[in-house]
Amino acid sequence: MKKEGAKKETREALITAFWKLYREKSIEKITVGEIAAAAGYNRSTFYEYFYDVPDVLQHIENGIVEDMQFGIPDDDRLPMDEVVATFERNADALSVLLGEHGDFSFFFLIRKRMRDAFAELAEKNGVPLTFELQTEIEYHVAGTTASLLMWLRMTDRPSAETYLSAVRSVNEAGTERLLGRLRCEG
Amino acid sequence: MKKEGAKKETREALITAFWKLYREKSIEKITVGEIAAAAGYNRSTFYEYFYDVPDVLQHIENGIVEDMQFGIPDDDRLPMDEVVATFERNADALSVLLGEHGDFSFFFLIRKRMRDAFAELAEKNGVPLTFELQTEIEYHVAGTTASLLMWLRMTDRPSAETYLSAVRSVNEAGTERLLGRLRCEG
DNA sequence: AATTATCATACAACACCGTGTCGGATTGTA
DNA sequence: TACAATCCGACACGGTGTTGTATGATAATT
Repeated sequence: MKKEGAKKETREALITAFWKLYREKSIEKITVGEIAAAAGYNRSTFYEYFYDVPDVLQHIENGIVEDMQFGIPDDDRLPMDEVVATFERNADALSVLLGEHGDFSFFFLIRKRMRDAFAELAEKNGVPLTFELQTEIEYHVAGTTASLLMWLRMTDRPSAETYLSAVRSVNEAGTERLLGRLRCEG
Repeated sequence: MKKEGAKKETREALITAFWKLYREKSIEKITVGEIAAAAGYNRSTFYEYFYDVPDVLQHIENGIVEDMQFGIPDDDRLPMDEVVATFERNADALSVLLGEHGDFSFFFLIRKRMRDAFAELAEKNGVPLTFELQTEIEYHVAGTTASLLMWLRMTDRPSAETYLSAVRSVNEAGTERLLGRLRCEG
């Protein structure tokens, strides 16, 4: 065979090529030919490794999802440190995947994972998932994801500790006094 | 000419046809031919009215954006009623546009609009936009959008008042005690 | 050690489908 | 009858996904 074990290498090359393109433009505008050319292979070779263009993204996303464990700890504090850590570990990929021309369904998947962790906990403890509780979970998950992403995408982002203390204070105080804070400096 | 004033009618028919398809599948899988056929026209006719498939969506989105005014009132309460009203008015469209195979960039646009309203207020009052404040705004905007959408997409959704009271209590209390609530019923 | 079968890898060629753009056909209005 | 608004058929082009083939590496057989 042609240099056995090249399979992994070629695959990696294609993924890298895809990623380079995906940073710059949305997935619909990326062609199989482009990816193959950028990786230095024939267009047909691409089909030996992937089903189509979105399939490449799928594999990348799976890798990230596997790395993300949204376990909920035993004390009563929200597991922010862990969430922040997994996001930071995949910062580069996530800021593209969850960015302007990212993957909306991946965004939903991530949030669903987080939401489900809370829902499972409620079920385990026999706490009914009322509309009020659902609203609170949804609010928390979305707020966390979005603020986390904002932080990740800052060019000179402050330390993880700074971010953590910022969300913690929001979690503790709520956002009801937000307008007040925007109106006067004190 | 062929029935003068048909232009508007045809346009509407094409939009309706597009929308019917868009409810079911993501935009990349919708072809010009499908839209035209569903509307009862020749494929070429489509190009008399729209540039391409995403262009149809663009026009729909513009209509919604125009309807959305995120003004901030003079008192210190968050302008939730108004936001809820505009979302409810466009419920059908929004639950698709912001759904699983919706438009990620539209999602960003909506949130940017809301965020900017807060940022402008801060600037007007000379309040520096610190990292902490940015985090809080981002958290609030994302939380609001997501919980609102969750509510909109419920098959038997409770009244707007019920939703409003739920978010208000989250805004006031914060989500720090969320885990506690999930662990014991009291 | 030479032979042969087999397989992994890559590629070229092909038929197919959707795109976007012509020029021309149709039909209501004047 | 002439004009113009509206619509359509036909075209060239580019991307897709598949099929068949060439090449070289491995391994079993003699």
